[in-house]
Amino acid sequence: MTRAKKNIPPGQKSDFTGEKAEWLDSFKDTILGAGRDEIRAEYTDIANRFVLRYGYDLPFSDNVVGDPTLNPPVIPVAVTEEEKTRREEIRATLRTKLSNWYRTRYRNKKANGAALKQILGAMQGMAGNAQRPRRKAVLAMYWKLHYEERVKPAFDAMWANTKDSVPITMRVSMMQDYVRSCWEAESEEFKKGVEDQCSRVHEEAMKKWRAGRLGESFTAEEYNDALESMEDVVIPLADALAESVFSDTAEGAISKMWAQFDHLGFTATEASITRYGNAFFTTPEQVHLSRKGPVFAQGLIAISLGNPY
DNA sequence: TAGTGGGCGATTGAGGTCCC
DNA sequence: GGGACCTCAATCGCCCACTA
Repeated sequence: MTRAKKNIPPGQKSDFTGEKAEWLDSFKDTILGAGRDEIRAEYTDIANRFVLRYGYDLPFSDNVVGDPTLNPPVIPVAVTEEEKTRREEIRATLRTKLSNWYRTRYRNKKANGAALKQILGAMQGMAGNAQRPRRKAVLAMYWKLHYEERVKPAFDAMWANTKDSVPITMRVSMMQDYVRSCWEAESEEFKKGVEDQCSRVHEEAMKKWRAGRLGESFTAEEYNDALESMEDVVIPLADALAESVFSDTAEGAISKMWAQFDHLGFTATEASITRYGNAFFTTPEQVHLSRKGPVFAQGLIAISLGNPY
């Protein structure tokens, strides 16, 4: 039984929808055009404008009725320290929300670029320039290792009693608070064990990362594994390159076959890449690869394996 | 050179929708 | 029905620019 499509995006709803989302969207060009040095000022500026437009008391997830400029909020001068603190906290939260909102939409890669991410990840891994591994925060390690047994039963019970009285968007922050309180209640010995594990995992990851950067040669097994994973992404990429190249222009998106767009260039490039692939791989490897995809793809795989950048 | 501030990307589990 | 995919908020480590 298939449900009727409602054209509603998956996932939880954003705090900024409707008129607010449209208004924030009007700053798109400003955000996209801002350099690293300017972006922080832009976020702050938009947060300031947001407060002037919607006030401090409108819940983030709510929208005003009608045009907010026709009935602007009345914001009296904050006379008490409490009120000043409250406003500062609202502005800080708002600024974080706004920066996340803009980054997610305009400054980060699109989430649905999973296939591209896989291709780039495989290529990075082969080239030995994968991102430096990050040390997992001790709380994150605790969460990962012990959430199910030490936190979840109690948190689930608490959430069941609370969820009808608070917005769903509170859930994550409540969970984070709860995990933190559980962590703080653990014994010093237990905490040290988790911290040690963080260090061990990070050291191990760093060891592998450094080895890759130093250009240590692959073992036969690692080479073969890498080759297999490259086939999954490079061969479809080779097909895609040969089939269609899309180009965004001011006049709108146009689609052209690369081979049609620049026939001489395409033919010369294809021949060069293919020659390189033939020279790079042994005959048995060529036979193995040719069963899986076009000869052109062998050249692309060879370039990825052969460039030590 | 050391310290600081802040942007960015990764991360977490659950909830919501869509598709098979 | 169940898995895939995407979203949410807030935190943290990393990195870089800037300042003293």
